[in-house]
Amino acid sequence: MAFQDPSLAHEACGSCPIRARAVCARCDEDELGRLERIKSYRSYAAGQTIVSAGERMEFVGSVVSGVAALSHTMEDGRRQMVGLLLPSDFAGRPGRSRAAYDVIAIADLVLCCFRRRAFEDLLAATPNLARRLLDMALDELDAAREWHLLLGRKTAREKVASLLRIIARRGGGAAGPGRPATTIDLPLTREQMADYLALTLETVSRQITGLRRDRLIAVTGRRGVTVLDMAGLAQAAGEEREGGYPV
Amino acid sequence: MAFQDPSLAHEACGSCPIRARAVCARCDEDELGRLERIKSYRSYAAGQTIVSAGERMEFVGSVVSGVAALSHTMEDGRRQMVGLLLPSDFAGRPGRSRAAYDVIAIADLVLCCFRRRAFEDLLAATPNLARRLLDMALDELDAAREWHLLLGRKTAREKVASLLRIIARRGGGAAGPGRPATTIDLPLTREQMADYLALTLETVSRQITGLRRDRLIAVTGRRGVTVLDMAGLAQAAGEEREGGYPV
DNA sequence: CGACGTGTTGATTCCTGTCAATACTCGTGG
DNA sequence: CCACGAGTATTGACAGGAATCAACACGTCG
Repeated sequence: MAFQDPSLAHEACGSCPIRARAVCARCDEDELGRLERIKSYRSYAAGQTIVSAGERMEFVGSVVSGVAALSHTMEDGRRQMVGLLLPSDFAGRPGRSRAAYDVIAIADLVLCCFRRRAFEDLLAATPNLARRLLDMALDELDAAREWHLLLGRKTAREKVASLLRIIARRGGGAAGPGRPATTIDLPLTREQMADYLALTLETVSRQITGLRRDRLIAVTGRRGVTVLDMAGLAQAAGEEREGGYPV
Repeated sequence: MAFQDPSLAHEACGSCPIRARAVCARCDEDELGRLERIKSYRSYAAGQTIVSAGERMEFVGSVVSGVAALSHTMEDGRRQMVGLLLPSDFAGRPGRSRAAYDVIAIADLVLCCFRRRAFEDLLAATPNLARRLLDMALDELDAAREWHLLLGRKTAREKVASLLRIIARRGGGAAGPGRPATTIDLPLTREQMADYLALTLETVSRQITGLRRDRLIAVTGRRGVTVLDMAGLAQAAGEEREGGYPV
């Protein structure tokens, strides 16, 4: 069960950590006020299910902190994670009242929720909100298509290396061309990595061992990973370009 | 090279076959008029490359007829189709001037193109356009995530059966619960199916043979496929539900 | 210290990819 | 109308990578 977090219940949007990147990023003070009136915070512990596929979901919202996963489960138990929600990412879909996937908190999670119907009304009346949501959806779509290549054509080693690079980039923060070693704190267990990469947890483990043996990474404990050779990891990931295309 | 198709150059939006489902679906007469002023048609022959990844693309647009594919190619030649554009689907991304993927005409194609900058301006000023594009992007995102499950967790047989079902549903048209046999005209070669499903063309061929042997489909010539047993095909596709969740 | 969840490693199997040969389609031209 | 040929599709033999099944180790917490 989700519970209202009293410490966050009246947090002002102005000092919100995800203000600059969330769905509200383009909103002005006035629009923000309207959002504030329909928002509430919900907290979930790691492992909690937020909604299951097919259930009604009467809110949409942004991840303030923590990590959530979207995943599909087939009748026979096969599972595929189809998305990872990090802070500022948006959960739920305007115009649809039932969840298309299971949404699970992977790390302790705080969601900034908006009542769905009220949000939809606001969306129709607020171009800044709609435009931001469009840009976010298009970014997600690009990321999802990028993932197709990984799922369809990359080897197990390339998949694991790719995931480590993605996490290193988004979580590492301080990683730059001048910093050869980046330490990251994996938000995922081996099983969750396997769900995301469409591998088994054994294969993930073997590939991590392989990357460690090749001195591309160092592992400390279950969660700590230090990237020793970012260029080598990029090569192991089968990445063609470092940065993508210029705009 | 694309060429302007004189027969379509002045087609009125009112009688456009994709009027009801394309990005302009929500636009009123006035808005349609503004779109009409910045639009032009382009035709491409099957096999033609519309843009390559990284190239500038000075227009966005809707598929009027035909089929196009979005695909990624890795340096070593591995390829993955990441999207299929059918009539009414939208190509290109507002806010980005370079293509993220190769866009290739798979069947003779007609595009209704809008100059990119002009379209972006119109998008900012036309909530009906923005909202429709948002809905389309969210639909695409759902479809892309559905595809993750297929790419990551389905067997070769399930992949091929899934694709046939998708094409049967979108292309067959007349297929209903009362019609047990549906004939479809595959818009894709075996190789293209393989690119889309992340298989090899040999494996696709073997699976089609297997489905044929099991009397789920019949094959006539290179492109003709008749679905003999839709329920059996659904089962072979590993689909859990027939229709998805209610709204 | 002991136990359970998590992670690692090993042996084996099986699906799909690879390489290779053959058959089929369909358009072209004799 | 049929023969030809290039592209496309099917089929076969074999190899390889990841899944599966099965122990075992680690480490975190009671």
